[in-house]
Amino acid sequence: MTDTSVGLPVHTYVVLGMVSLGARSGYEIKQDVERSIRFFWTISQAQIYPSLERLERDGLVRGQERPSGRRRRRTFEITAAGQAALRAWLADVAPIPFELRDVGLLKLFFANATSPGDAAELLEAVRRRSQERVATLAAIRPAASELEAQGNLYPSLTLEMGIAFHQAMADVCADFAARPRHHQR
Amino acid sequence: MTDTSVGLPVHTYVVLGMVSLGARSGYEIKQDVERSIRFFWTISQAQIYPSLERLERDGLVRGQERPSGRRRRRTFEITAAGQAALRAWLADVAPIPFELRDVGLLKLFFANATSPGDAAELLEAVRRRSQERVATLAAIRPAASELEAQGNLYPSLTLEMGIAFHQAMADVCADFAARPRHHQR
DNA sequence: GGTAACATGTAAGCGGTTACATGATTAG
DNA sequence: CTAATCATGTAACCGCTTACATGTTACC
Repeated sequence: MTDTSVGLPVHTYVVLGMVSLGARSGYEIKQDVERSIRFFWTISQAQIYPSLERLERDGLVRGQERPSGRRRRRTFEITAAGQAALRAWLADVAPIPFELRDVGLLKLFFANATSPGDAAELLEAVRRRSQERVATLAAIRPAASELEAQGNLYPSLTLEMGIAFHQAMADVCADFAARPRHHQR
Repeated sequence: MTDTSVGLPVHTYVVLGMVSLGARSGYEIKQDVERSIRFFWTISQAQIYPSLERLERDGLVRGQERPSGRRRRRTFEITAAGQAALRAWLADVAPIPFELRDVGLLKLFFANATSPGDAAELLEAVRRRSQERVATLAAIRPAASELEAQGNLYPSLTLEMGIAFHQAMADVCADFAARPRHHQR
């Protein structure tokens, strides 16, 4: 129970997961994160290299030195123990932290303190932001479909989730804006 | 341009906003935050009291000592300058940071690494979590309606946004789970 | 008389980011 | 030759949370 599999910080599993999906270098991991999970998780480059070292020490990934010139370079593969640790983490369903920090909704919540004009502008800005997010995410669909064709449906699922909730937010904004004289008592 | 109105950290505006909506003590501010904006913003008690002092120093709120016994106690009101600062912050629509950190979506993204059974369980856990959130938020509707009756429609708006958001996520989960043999190639 | 709710405050620590520093390789 | 991209690493800092500390008031 007190084994390593459930005790690591989340970003470590992100790194492990990306290696399991084929990312080899720290650099590739960072890129894959930006391409695939950025809208619900971020990780900074400064976290990745220490994570990889930690994973290597624990035997969850295997590193290989591939220096070029005087420059250090390493590639990584997941080990059997790593696969097991990842599965154990995925199986641990208990507490699923969800954290949203949205200055847009925050401002909207307080919008009664400002003029109807500024409030309407704010509402439109929030709507537009979500609508743009929908477009950005929809543009990634081909990449997700490719993975889907290879038998991995989950990246498509999380992508559709992002599209759906941003669309839902945009719709609520539009509905509210369309309400007659919503800015007056 | 370099005035105080746009340069304060976000949590300061949260405190200011809550005071403007009628919260008097630091304690009340914390409670109101938990009741109204918790699903898109959190603030810890330890941030509130320094924020209030800062706001008082800047003349955005006015504090009044109301000690009880040896215990310090203060109540606060927003000043005209505070109203102006809040409006200025609300009017500044430029960059609206939206930050989501969701371990549920993260695990789902990597779910192909585990067994179909565990993946299905995970999906169901994420769906249930959102469905529960919908119920929790829907329970707040009466309180929001009260504010709406007083002419402030925005708390209702952000509440409906949260409900729509989580309902959309739950729906995508349910759709995916209903797809025939989604766990096989 | 005890417990819960009201109420304020501080200190330590952590998780994370930004910025800096370095160097190789490829494309134009 | 130079800019962009590939690639790795460290140090400083900061926002925020947890935990601790303390005392009051109301209710059962």
